[in-house]
Amino acid sequence: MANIRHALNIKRDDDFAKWYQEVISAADLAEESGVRGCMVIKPWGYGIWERVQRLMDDRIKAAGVQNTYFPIFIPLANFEREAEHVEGFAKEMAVVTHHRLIAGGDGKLIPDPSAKLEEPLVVRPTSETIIGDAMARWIQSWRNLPLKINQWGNVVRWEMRTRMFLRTSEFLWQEGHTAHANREEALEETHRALEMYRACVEEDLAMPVIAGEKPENERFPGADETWSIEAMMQDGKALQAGTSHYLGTNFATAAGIQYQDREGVQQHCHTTSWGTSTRLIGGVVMTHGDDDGLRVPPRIAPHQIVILPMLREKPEDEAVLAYCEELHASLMGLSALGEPLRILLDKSPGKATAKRWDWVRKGAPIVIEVGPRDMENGKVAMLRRDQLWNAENGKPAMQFVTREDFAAGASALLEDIQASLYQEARDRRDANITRGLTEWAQVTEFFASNGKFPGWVEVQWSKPTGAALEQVVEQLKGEKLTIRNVPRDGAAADGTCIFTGEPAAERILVARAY
RNA sequence: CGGGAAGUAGCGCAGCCUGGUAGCGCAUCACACUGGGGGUGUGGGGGUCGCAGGUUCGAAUCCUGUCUUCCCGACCA
Repeated sequence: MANIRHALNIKRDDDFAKWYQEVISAADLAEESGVRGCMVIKPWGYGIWERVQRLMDDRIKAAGVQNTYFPIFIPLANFEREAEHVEGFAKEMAVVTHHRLIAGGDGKLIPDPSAKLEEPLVVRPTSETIIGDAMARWIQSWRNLPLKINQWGNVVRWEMRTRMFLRTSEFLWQEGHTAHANREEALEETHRALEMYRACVEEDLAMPVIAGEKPENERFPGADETWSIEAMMQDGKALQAGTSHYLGTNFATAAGIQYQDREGVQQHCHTTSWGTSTRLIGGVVMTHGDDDGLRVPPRIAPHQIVILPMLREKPEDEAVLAYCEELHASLMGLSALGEPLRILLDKSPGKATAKRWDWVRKGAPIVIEVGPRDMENGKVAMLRRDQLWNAENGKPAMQFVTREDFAAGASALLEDIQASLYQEARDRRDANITRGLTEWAQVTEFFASNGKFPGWVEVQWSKPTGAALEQVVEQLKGEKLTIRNVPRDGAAADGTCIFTGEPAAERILVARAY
């Protein structure tokens, strides 16, 4: 095996947290803003988010959910109506208390004491309460149901400790909110959204997930049931990639969301809410990134193919450029993965070799280089991001193919890259879920002896509640472990509870988590 | 929010202890050479040392405060 000179300075094995930050910087996804916990999302990072948005939004609309927009400011009183909800979010809410600044001396501006708000406004941490108000106005009759709305926006949660994309003070997301006539329909919607997330994240982001229900202690504040999709990162930790909540009649009762049924009787609605955020980008980084930077799955890549003409400020440059333009034009009419190809002919000044490594770090699925000799031979030099290296000589695994062959195979190639990235992640995930541990000591031993990348364990438990559950949570916390979820598609329990020794009720995934 | 570390050119860092007007590598710019691949050489540009006070004849350096980042906890998408 020849020595490979990787495009990053830090390897995943050396320091996963540092590697993660390096990828975000080297792939030009985002940077710190100078405001605590807030990031600037740069064009490549935002381009990926726009792709995620587009694909998710299509799925949302296909389910008959309509987009809306609600205010970023929510009256404080809204939060006081649902006890669990306010308790869950009170500690991390940003509050607007003034509406004017005045000179405070020394050129400083201070909030004008005379411009204090009668009622402080909360910068939304989530919109259940204000959307609940609207639902209460919009819903009168059973004919208004179900009501299914979504919004794309930003929310603020004053986190104590932040990490780019994974936990920022402000983040971008979508939040779906629906109201239904009864429990059955609301639960159906809860599961529909969960399944939509599973499909989108697995098929579009190529990120394998396990869908399941969160235990009682991990529920969204104010929810009767919380479901999640959980993804395994390359360091073996779990990332909650999306959540879907059945809110029962809790928020309907608090906000007065009622309808007259067919018999003319007033009934409370059953509501749901579900969300995914820019955290997904962090998941993509930690799922598909490697020691050369990011690898963006073709479906969410802003540019799937980047063409780099090797210009040398020589007379033949013009012909090389023309050759690339022809290639670009010949690809423009093609589709892959159900959409027109997204191709960039990168004519920006600079050495092609330097630009190549930039695109490798950014993770463009396919990089095409064209020099004078390629042109003479009617060929292109192709680099597949997911198969970057020739292990024998330690050099980039460049393939030389005719322009026509490349165009003919481009669509299939992108589909193959999409599938390969998914399969690679899925194989890794499956290889790192350990089953069959029946005693707590085995669990602690497992996580103690598996070094940096321990993975997850699936164990059986008796589904304790209340104080008994608290004890289990404390026990897990001692090992920095959490219950991720009860896999929706998991096998039935057939043993005893690893915590209590009682007959088991279900199987749970236990892992360290982000 | 508790404990620890750090902030000096776009990035990575030295200088700070023992105060005397800022340096290295990469990147960048110019020119030349090179030309199937992250090239070489020469020359140049860029920083009021996070911010605000204080001590001092003089502060990147000492003191205080503050903001931001990273790591470990508690909290959480």
